[in-house]
Amino acid sequence: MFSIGALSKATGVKVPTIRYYEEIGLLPPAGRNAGNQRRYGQEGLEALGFIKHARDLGFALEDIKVLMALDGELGEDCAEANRIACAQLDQVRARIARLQQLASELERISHLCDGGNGGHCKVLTALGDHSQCAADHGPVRRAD
Amino acid sequence: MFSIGALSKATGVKVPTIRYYEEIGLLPPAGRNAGNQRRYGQEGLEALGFIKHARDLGFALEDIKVLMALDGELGEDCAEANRIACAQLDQVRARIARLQQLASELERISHLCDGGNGGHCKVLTALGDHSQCAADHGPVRRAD
DNA sequence: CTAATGGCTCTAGTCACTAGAGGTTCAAGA
DNA sequence: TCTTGAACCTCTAGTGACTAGAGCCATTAG
Repeated sequence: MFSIGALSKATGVKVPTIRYYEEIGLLPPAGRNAGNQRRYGQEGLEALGFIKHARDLGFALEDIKVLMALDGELGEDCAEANRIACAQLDQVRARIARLQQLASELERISHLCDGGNGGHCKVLTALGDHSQCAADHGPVRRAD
Repeated sequence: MFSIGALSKATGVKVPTIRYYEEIGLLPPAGRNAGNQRRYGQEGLEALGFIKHARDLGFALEDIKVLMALDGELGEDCAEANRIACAQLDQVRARIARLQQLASELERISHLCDGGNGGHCKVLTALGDHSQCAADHGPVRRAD
């Protein structure tokens, strides 16, 4: 039996995150000991390990919910799981392509700097003027 | 003079987003007409264009605030602007590297599917078991 | 027995928006 | 001039996936 802290250490998922996963129904409610503290067994460890790995691969919690439901089904639906994985792969590839365009645009911009402080900063000008862009990059949002 | 809707069309930034930028102090408060509606001039158009382009390049709003402050300074600090642009470039490159590892891992996983429904789904097994991973990929979060 | 550590719940904050309610103003046509 | 409908206003709440903090209770090592 693990406490929530032990489970956290074993999986690398932070304690508040584990509670959050339970709250949103991604993890089944943990059993409690006499003092109302959560206790986990092997299946809790496996479930959280699955979530952790899938999150590391960039799956959304909603997708993970679907995958976990599949996992419990009789004759697990491999085709559906594979469809989700492929969709994720497509997304990752699209993101890579977009980021590569951005990288080249940023490279171009940062090469404009002549190191000096006189007159107009060309980096700032380039950042303000989309018409100077080589490629037509779309929007990109934060991520790691 | 532009209304907020005209500015939105001219820049491709949605109306509520423009109001949001004003609210958080990224855009200076717009002047108002007799009926309390926002009116923008050329400098409003340019400021929002700068923000839009920088956002498209993946800069955080906080970074954009700093860049815009630099833009207004006497003898714009090109070195600082360049530093921010390079930091952004580094982040983009790191993200690309991470995503490429993920893509190969996802590819490996999705090739495990034999199309059938009998027995255990190997895709689900692979998703649950980090130890099968070729590369040691870190976490990745949502983005476009 | 006591002190430190770890656990509990609840609320609120993050980022960059987006959606909706409910009301006001504008511009164009009759 | 009146009316209609689009565009505008403010305010609140929701998104995803957490993270931080307050204030209290439980467990465990010495």
